[in-house]
Amino acid sequence: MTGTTPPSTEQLDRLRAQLRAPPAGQGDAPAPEAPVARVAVPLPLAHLDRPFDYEVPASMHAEAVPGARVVVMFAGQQVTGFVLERVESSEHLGRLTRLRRVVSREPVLLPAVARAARTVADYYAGTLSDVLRLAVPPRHARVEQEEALLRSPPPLPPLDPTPWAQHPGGGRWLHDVAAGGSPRAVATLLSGPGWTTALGQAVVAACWSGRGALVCLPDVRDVARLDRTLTDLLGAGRHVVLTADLGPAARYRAFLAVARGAVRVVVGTRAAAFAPVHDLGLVALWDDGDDLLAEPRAPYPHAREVLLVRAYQAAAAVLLAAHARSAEAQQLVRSGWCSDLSASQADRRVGLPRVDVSGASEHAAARDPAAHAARLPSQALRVAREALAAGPVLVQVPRAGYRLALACQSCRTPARCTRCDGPLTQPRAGALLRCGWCGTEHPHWSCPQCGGVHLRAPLVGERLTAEQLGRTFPRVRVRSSGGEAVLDGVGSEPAVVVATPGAEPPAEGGYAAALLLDTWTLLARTDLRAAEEAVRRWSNALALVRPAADGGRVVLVGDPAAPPVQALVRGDPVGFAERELDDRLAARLPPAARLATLTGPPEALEQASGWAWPQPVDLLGPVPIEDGVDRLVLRVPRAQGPALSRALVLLASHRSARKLPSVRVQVDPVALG
DNA sequence: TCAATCCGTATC
DNA sequence: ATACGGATTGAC
Repeated sequence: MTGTTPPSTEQLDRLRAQLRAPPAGQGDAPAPEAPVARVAVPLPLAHLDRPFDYEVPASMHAEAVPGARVVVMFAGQQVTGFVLERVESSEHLGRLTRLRRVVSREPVLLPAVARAARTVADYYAGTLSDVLRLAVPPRHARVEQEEALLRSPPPLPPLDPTPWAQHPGGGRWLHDVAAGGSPRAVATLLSGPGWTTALGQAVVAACWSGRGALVCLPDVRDVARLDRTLTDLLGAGRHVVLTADLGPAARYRAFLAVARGAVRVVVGTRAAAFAPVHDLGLVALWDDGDDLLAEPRAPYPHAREVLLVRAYQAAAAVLLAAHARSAEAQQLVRSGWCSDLSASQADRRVGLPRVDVSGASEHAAARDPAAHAARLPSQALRVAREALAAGPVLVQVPRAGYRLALACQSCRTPARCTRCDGPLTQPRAGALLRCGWCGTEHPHWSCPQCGGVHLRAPLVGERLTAEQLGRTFPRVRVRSSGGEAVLDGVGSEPAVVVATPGAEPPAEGGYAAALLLDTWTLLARTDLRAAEEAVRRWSNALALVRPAADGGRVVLVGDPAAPPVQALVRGDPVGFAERELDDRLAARLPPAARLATLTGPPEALEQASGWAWPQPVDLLGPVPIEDGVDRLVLRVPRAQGPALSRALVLLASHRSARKLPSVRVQVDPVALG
């Protein structure tokens, strides 16, 4: 094509036709069987969230299996999608385009996972392709070529119901699962470090039934703990760990082992909730109240909902286990969908540590709530001192860091960043002040109101607390765990361990005592889950302390009249969840009602306000949240949840089809803040 | 009369 | 999002 004459229109038309046509060849007749592939095409447009049909050329017949990744042309673009199914004919009236290429014949999207993803997308008013991005990890070609390492695991251990002994119904639930049944249960566990063996036995039961199991846990440390327990119970080769932090290669290797059916037990974080476990017999979730189980990417699914969908569709057994109980879990018990596996009150009294409440010294607290004396009343210090003779003491502090929420000593004006208006903190002893939002350092601060140069810290983090306790107990080793530096575990020797919630390292033989400090910060939050969250965090700390029978003690520094505090003293997280659910019912809050938030430009929310929502509906807002962005909260009765989701999809489709700016939709938002 | 441009609709 | 088609506008 070196001619200098410009090509004629006819020549150009021929060229275009050649470019549009699939590569010519004899193998390009349609596939002999099921020549139509229904393909999930990843598109950002809500109104195009449905499968599209493509012709399968004979040359790709064997490769374009359901679940395979394929490259197709869509609206002039090359995109990689998934074959959902192969069918004989298409409903589509026009001519079908051919598949461009099969990326590999590896069926990475199991039909059961595609189906669950569709249901989850519908529930959260999102698109299938958004959910599939969460469900199928990015391909790693080299890993796919690897020779699969086939290990035959050792024989299954006998089922041991001992970890469930103190939970009436637990043994029966376990045997039911092992026999191939699919009982569903919510369990509030007594045992401290024994929770991993309780979950481990549930997995053993699923294995005995010849089925697969999927367990999700909030963070990677929990996953590592259960992984160790399962390796002890099942040996190597019967289970895999599946978390996003494995890195692309290891993650895809583990994923493929599961997708190929070589391994049928998966332990992971929320990223594993869509794991393609073959013949799923059990889904289990640890500590479902933890915010980490809520996916931060659209459509923001919660691992609990994903796992419940999968269990429902696969007719699998369910276990939601925790040391406390979420309102959602209690709802499942109340509706009868799950049975309740909890220890009796008598067993709880013996199996849990004794809990005392120490009101912070009113006088001292009023003067300065961060002052050492106000945070640590003498009763708490006495219990800690006595306990240190018998072993380690855990001190739970709500916030990581050193000095937080700094304010002017004289006029109490909060210290703010001059660049972004964020709150100033001091990250560690002797360090410069730093903005908590943008990280800018502020070596020379003076109060913009009164010119003062001295600061007070109404909120103290785990590091300064550790420093202060080091002075109080000069002969004892004081360690801290929180933020970036989290301890994995501590020994049985006397030590003070200061930790933030979720970062408490288990102690060998259990802690002799625990102090729960600054409880007011948890309860002062306006979040609708603040009370439930407080009980959850304290219950998890309690589980690390020796039972009352062995002298284990806990001192909570806070308001003895606060209902969450009373729930802890009585050792009754189930009763607390019951009342919490009643309160939510009365206040028409989730899970008694279904909430959704819409975030976007004001004109979009104006349209949303007049949308055809299911009735009855409450529209709260819209309220401006930042420049040019408003938020509208929708509330409908629980039974109208599916109708609300459908209406949200219609709104999003309507807007995307008209090229209007999109609105962010969040069903069941974790927080309304 | 023809072409450049706009708008609406389909995208397999 | 692109891509295409039909309607509309505008210049010869």
